[in-house]
Amino acid sequence: MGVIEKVKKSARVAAVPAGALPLDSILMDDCIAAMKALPDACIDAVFADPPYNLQLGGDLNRPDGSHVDAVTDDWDKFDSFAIYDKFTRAWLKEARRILKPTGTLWVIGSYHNIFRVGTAVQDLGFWILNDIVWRKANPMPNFKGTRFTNAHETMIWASMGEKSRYTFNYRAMKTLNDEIQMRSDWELPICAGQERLKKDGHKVHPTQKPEALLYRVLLSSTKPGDVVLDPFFGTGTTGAVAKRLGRRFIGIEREPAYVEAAQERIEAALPLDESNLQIMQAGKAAPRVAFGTLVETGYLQPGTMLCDTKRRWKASVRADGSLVLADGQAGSIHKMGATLQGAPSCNGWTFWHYEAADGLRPIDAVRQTYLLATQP
Amino acid sequence: MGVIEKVKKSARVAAVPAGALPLDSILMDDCIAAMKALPDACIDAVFADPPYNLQLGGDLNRPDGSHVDAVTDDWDKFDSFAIYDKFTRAWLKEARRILKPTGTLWVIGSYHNIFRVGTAVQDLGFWILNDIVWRKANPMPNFKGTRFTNAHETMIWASMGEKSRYTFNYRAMKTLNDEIQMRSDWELPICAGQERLKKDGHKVHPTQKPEALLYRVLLSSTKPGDVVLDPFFGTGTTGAVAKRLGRRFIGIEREPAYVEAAQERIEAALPLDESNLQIMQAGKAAPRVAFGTLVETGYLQPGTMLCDTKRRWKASVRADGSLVLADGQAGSIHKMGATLQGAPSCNGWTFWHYEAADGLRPIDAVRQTYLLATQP
DNA sequence: CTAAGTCGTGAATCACCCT
DNA sequence: GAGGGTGATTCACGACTTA
Repeated sequence: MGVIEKVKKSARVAAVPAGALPLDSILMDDCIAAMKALPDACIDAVFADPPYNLQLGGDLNRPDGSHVDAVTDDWDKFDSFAIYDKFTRAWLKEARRILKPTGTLWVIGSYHNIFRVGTAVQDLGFWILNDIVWRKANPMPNFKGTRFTNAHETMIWASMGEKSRYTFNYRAMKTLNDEIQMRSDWELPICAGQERLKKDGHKVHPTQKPEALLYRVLLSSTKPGDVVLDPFFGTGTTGAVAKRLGRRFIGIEREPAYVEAAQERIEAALPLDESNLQIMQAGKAAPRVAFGTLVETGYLQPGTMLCDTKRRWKASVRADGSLVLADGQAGSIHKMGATLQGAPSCNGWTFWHYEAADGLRPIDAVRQTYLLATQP
Repeated sequence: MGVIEKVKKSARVAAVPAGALPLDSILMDDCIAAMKALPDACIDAVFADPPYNLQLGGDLNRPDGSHVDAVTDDWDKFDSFAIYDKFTRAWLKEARRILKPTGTLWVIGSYHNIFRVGTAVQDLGFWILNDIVWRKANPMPNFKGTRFTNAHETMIWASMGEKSRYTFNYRAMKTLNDEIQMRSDWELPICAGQERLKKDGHKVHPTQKPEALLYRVLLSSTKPGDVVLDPFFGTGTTGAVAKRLGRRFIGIEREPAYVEAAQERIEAALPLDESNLQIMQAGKAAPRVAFGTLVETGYLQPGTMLCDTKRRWKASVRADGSLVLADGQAGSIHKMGATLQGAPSCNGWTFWHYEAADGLRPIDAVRQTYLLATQP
């Protein structure tokens, strides 16, 4: 992985021959210029977290008098909706050109910008597949009591056109969600604690996204080995998660400070089967916990071998929370337990065990640990 | 309550003199034509559930072969985004004209249309206050397993402009939500069961909204007696809830079958009695009490010493209701609290305490005592 | 060492009346 | 209309401190 300092302006179009993409690299350049240097139809997925154009007023203080550290960076300032729209359409157009016909687009935003982005997405011919709501488990309150707590952000997921094929790993999502179809609203905590990149005690990037969000995005709509491009790379959450999930990435970021932080972070990221317990907090635990959540949040690592109490059968945990047997069969913890026993159903939580220091323990114990850690 | 069959086209503008609005009526007409007949700035809130522009390709069947009664009515077909945009801007422009400067706009939609609506709302000068996500507790599953379960709809809430005043019943919303600020995501069941209007076993309207949704909308952003207009009245959920909550309504609906169903339904709806409505206005209802009043009326004696919770700072109450510090500085309870803490502002009512028999008590407690003694 | 308490902070379009 | 004074207002979580 390396940083490509600046793409030559004179050689933008097809500067990079197909098959020789700058994979797993960060291009330090303007996003439109950098995309122009890539060939047509070479990317499987674009994830974009563009400036939101927040249009904030004066300072804001909490009831206790402390000051809110808001997003005041120059990159989020636009003089008018017209200028913002022009910018949006320009980068979307390039994203569309470099996407394969089977590729998909993800864009995240808030009410400040998402309607303008969505309109542009539709006007350019993309076909919206879902709008996904990221429900923040711990949003900042509305301190003055003037509105509803702004507790969510919106993602748009779109294919190249109405008739286009695209990747949707339905089974992976359903398994991750304990055998219930994944819905269009995802509850996840904001990026904080250990995961939040800091330098000299200050956050490196004002709007770093949680890895759990990108985990679900990439797992749902890309295949291993797919190339994911992020034109607003920031501190590289997309890259770190792509690496963990065995996807390739191309990041574009203009700010050297962000590039440096992203570089360091991605180098430290471990592909899934080697990664240690990651502190990737899940949402406020529901009464029900999906097995996939334990994997997503690092309580169980992909690759862990499970077996029944008498060690007659074995299975390996996959990244989406499914199990794979020795013969290649795969499915949920419940389904695989039932299949092996020839039973109509099976409670996977008590059937499957993992090897602990003091012997076999049911995976339900991990669920209990998770609940204890996340319940109030 | 009556149905005004058709507003004369020749007398649209100001046909209804201000003060003589067709309150608690359904106008059976095209929504733009009917709005044109209303005077400027006469409406407190507009709630709109416009056609969604769903472009379903053919019929949709469940895996068992049964038919899904989707939105296939003629009014829901638009040839292109351009036509839809034109229609959207036309009705929004009229809605804006008839809204008071202090009024607010609500629009509900799905990913098919909400981005276009939101862009139009912003372009016309409305100022978005929140986007609200209605999380459906029981959404229809995605039968084909090709996408995420579409489990929510989006509402846009906007004031007339960036600097416009508007109504937000913060206390009512907080009370409704168990004393925690109401968030921008609302979990509510879809409209089904007894509430769902049916005729001959078939639903009367394809997209009837639950009353709980309108209850929250109207309770949060209107006052008793306010006039609410719904340009896409359908089967009249807005009217039924407005009646229950002591608000006035004007509904516009073109389809005679819907008008008839709405008429019947609203006549059967029962208004809440006034005492309930009073309770829901609580908080705002409490009249402001000046600190000086408490001194004036003998609830606090001049010369009383006040301090903060940790007794770090002290001040003495003067006869005019100001505080004086040890160093001679004097001012209001708020200003002195802010000065001492070096904070931009301070709520003196909760900052300052007096010595009671059982320890320190905030001066706000004195205010409560005063209110209880003097309120009817 | 544990438990309880304190403090800091996060994509935020964040007041209103009277003169 | 601008400016100044009054007064209303926060949730969840992680890190750190104190008992």
